[in-house]
Amino acid sequence: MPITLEEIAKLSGVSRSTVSRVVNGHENVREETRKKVQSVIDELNFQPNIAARSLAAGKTGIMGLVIPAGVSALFSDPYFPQLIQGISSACNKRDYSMMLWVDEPNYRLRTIRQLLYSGLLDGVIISSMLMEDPIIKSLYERHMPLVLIGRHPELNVNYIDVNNQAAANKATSFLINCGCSRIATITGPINMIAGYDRYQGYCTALDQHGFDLDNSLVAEGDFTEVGGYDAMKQLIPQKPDSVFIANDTMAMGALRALHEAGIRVPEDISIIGFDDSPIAPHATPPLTTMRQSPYDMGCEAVNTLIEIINNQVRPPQQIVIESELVIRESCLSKEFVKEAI
Amino acid sequence: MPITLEEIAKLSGVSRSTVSRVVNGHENVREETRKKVQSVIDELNFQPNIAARSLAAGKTGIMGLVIPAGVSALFSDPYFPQLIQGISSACNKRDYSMMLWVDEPNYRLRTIRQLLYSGLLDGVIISSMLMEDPIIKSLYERHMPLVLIGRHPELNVNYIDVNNQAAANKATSFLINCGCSRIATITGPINMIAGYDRYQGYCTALDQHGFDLDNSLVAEGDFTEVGGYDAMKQLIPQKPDSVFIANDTMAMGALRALHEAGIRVPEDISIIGFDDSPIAPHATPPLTTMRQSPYDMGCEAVNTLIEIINNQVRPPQQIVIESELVIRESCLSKEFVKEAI
DNA sequence: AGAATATATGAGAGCGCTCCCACAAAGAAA
DNA sequence: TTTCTTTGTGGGAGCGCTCTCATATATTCT
Repeated sequence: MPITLEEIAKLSGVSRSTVSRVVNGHENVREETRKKVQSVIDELNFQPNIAARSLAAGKTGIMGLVIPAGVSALFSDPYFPQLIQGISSACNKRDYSMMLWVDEPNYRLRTIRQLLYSGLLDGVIISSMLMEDPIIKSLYERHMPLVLIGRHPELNVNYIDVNNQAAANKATSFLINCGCSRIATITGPINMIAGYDRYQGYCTALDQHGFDLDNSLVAEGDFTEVGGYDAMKQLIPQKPDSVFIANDTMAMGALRALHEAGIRVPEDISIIGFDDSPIAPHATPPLTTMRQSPYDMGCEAVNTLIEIINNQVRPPQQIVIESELVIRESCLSKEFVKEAI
Repeated sequence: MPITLEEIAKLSGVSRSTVSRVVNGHENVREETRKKVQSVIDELNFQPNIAARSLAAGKTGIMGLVIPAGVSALFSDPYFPQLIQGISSACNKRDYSMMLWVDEPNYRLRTIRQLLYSGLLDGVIISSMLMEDPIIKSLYERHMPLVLIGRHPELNVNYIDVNNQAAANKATSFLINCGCSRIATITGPINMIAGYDRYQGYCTALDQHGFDLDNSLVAEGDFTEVGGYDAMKQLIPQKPDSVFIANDTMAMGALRALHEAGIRVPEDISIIGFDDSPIAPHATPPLTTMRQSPYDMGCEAVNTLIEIINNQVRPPQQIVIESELVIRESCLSKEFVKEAI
């Protein structure tokens, strides 16, 4: 039996309205009154009923987070956990709460309906990865306050993203500058925007440096360790001298395949990953990689969403975070070796 | 501007009450009326306002899920992602939604308050791992419908758990039966219940087979890959002939340390893990391990919680799932080798 | 047939809150 | 002083729903 505003009012000898003002930090309450009411609130551990507040004010302080199913595969990658943690942490700071929706295709209609029409959510963060996503489209069309993690290929919508193309380009260029010439890549799924963008960055880097794209040096992975392992096995017969791998988790798998095959890293082959995930510095050898911080992206997304919720209509915010090259020991500069000899 | 019951009522020429009955599947509505109303509902994509429903009925169809912070460490393990997916999937099936609370110590008071007093949650699932958890205690004392993932050391509360002790015992006994005699272990954090229980199982197995506990063969890990790697490095000088490792993620790290040290698995040392995580069959060599399914535990937890919510007071449900030994190639039977020679 | 029961629908109250407006008390301007 | 503002507080309406109760219609029993 929870406590109500009315009871607090009775106990502190003021009206319901005044208690409401105290709870919501409105001005025009005498300091003395405020203190008296606050002490009753604290004593009884009063917490306003969110449902009632929502009904009356049209705001809930709750935001939705939609992440794709198939996370059990994707989740072997620490990307989502970090993202969730960032979002959750930022929500706590801003006094918001988070509802999590795992987007299972079978229940997609239910998800969309509840997201949109239940009146429970002030806004939604979507970490979709697919090129086409019906949820995004629905929410966008209905003007639900919305922030994406990762850019959208068509819609002019708010998003936070790393500059995947530029980062992949930088990574590939780094391999080229190390003197590598048979540069392979293990991509993410090409129907995911991040997978697509990183592959594009690889292609443009090759092009800019006068290399031709060799399809036998391209293997599509799925962002999992095992996917990286399999893709690397497929690439080994092509004898690449370096590989740009679209995330660190696949790089770990690739490393495993190379160790098994007796191919040394970086002496025989240079490896560069993507993410700078927690495991990268602990790989054997420590992994050169492109840094991105899903935790920070999550925080940024929350703050952006709250701005949107509060300020109503604004030009879409599209925040692109540059990714930084983290050089460790998995790449060997051929020039450097020549000099050393 | 969402649609309301009243509007549906007007459009279908019945009263608000009748629409409510249709929406909630009550009986005593003429089939003809029901169809008429339903068609209007479908056409307008009507979704009842959860807040209003909650206020009026005292139920929301929302459950809370609390998982510990530090997940970014723990999340490198697929345990939580799978658990979340199981819970989410079961919620979808049962027409519930899930709010996720990452338990950050700094915001614990806020979490508890909102969990308990906001009136938004019909029940809570807690996947705490610590021996002492103030959140559990608060919710328990206030009679919030509650299911734990993992047993509680004191409280007589509903939970779903694997039989960690028995499973660890089985794993250790398996190593003994393979002819191993210097059996090491890499434990989880001992202040986590699962870590503690698995360690206990290891100890009792040793005891039952007449081995003494040798503390130099015990290394405490933290359930992460890197933790497993470090712990294994610490154990190698002790020259164990086998290791029981409290989860597969640490086992992957241990395997890495062993490869680096040139120690062959299983020829030189036998390794057994815990979880049968997705990566286990793909390890080098494929990992013998104890199977548990956090996905299924999540489903079970949801179903149990919904029962509790609906049936009010019941004796605490304590569901213990037996864990199954999955034999792969990371353990070698010494007997078998002798025979082979 | 009339009375008793079963079935279908509507009206009203109220869940706990916010927000608008009314009004009292106090201070500033005339 | 009177008038006009400012500040602090209370009362009422209403958010969209569920639920109980009253009422109207259909079915069964004597």
